[in-house]
Amino acid sequence: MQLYNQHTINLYNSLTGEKETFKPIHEGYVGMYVCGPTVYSNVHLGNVRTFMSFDMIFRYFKHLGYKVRYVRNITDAGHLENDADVGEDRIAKKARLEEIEPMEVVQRYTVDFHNILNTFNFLPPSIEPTATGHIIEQIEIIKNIIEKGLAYEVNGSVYFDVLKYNKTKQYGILSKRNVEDLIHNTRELDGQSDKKNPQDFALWKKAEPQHIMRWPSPWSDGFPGWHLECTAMSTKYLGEHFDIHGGGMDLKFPHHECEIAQAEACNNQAPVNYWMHANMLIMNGKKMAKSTGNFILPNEIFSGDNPHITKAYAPSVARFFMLQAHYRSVLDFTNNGLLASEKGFYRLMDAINILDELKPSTTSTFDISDWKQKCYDAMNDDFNSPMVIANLFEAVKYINQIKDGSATITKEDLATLKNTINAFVFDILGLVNVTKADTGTDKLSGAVELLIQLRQEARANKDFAMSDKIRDELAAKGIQLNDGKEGTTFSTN
RNA sequence: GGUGUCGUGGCCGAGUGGCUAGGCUCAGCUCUGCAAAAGCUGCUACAGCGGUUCGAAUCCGCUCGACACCUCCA
Repeated sequence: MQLYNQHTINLYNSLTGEKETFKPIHEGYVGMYVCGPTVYSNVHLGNVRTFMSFDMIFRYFKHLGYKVRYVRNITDAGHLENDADVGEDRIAKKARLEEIEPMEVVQRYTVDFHNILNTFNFLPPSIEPTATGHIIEQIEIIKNIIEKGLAYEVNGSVYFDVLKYNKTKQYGILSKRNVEDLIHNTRELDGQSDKKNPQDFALWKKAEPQHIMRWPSPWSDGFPGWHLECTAMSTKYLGEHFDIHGGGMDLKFPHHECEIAQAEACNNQAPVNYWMHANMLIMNGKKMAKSTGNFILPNEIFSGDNPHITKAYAPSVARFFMLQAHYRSVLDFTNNGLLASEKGFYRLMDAINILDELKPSTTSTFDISDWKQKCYDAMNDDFNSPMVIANLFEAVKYINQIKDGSATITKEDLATLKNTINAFVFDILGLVNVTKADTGTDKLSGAVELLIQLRQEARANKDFAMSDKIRDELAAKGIQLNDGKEGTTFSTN
């Protein structure tokens, strides 16, 4: 029997604004689509957080035994600088500025994106399709929508007719906006003269003569509108109606709203059962923005080379930090927050690393099955990773107590504890067991072991001046000695 | 201005109509030659103002504030 039969997931559906019981369309299978990055620059740390949330969700579904098809696209064309369908293609602009081919831009930042995600120990999605690889599919969708009378062509560009769509369907169903408000609140922008109404959005844009990224179509040589690619790719790989669509909160409007409209227009049914939105990452209480300098690149976390942080942090520390907040909460990225998480993270790892040393007893002083259930309950409640972590620290305390001899555990419970903690920490949260001593090579640890031995001899001889000198000099070099009942270990920081 | 997400203790961050989140910090104790580590104990909270209720930080209304989208930087 699969675990998913024992665990009911309640997840927050942005479409209804409520937590709902997750029921897959096909039992045992989950189809999940997440809007991926536009690869025109280094991946934004906020984007990383969003993808990390869905990585954790992907991992949990897999853990429960679901067969998951997780599709996360790469936007390598069609995303204009301005979401109102004016301005330059972001990738084309970058290519022009750097005097390289647009596909070189795409390649460079796709590689960067994958490197960063690998460093953070992400699982690769099941399919990672690109917008430029699905131009034909996008053109077919446009044809379909034109046939339905919900799109119109002007000067080689094709626009979705929002007002007409709204007569029979509900544009704004996701973002809880009504079209009347949109009409009143839309600013007049230059370059929108082709549209019947400012609310309309582009399905196809005719390329200007100097525009390099262009494909032939029935309407013009041009490129697809930004929103269309996700409809094309999600439909192709997950069907006209699938389980979960995710993305950052910033994509809710207009991007996801437009996706719903396009898909409904095309297939006469709502495309998605559950919409999930990850909240924003801010830094030091403010929006992250390159222009104000309130900004950090993922790589700079690992190197420490950024004025907003005081030291380098291991990727798992940053991952742990982010997972200590719920995915639907705004998270404030601060150096102090990272420092606190780092301490907690290593405490968790230290406890896991002594699991194999624990001696079983005939009784347990801790209810392991209850604890295990609490871990699952936390994940089942809208993927509450902070609650999972709180439960993990309950186990940390217990493990340390067993080691100290103030608590006991049976052989069976110890096995359950190990299995459960490994499942949650490594499989589901996706953390990597990096101990503070991991940076040490065999040569280093051999040398330190020797010093530990010399210190023990000095202590035995009551030569505390020497023993303290060894301890303090090592500490000054970043090597900390930890005296325990069964000898001394060391860790580096 | 509209829409959405929020507003919790020294800091970060969960959660619930009446009962311990957790992490970090801090204080005391145990252990230690002294420390560190670990363990134990302690500390303090629910933006403000109304309302519903036997009881609200948890529900409702208003106010103030934050963040995001609607307007380039995810």
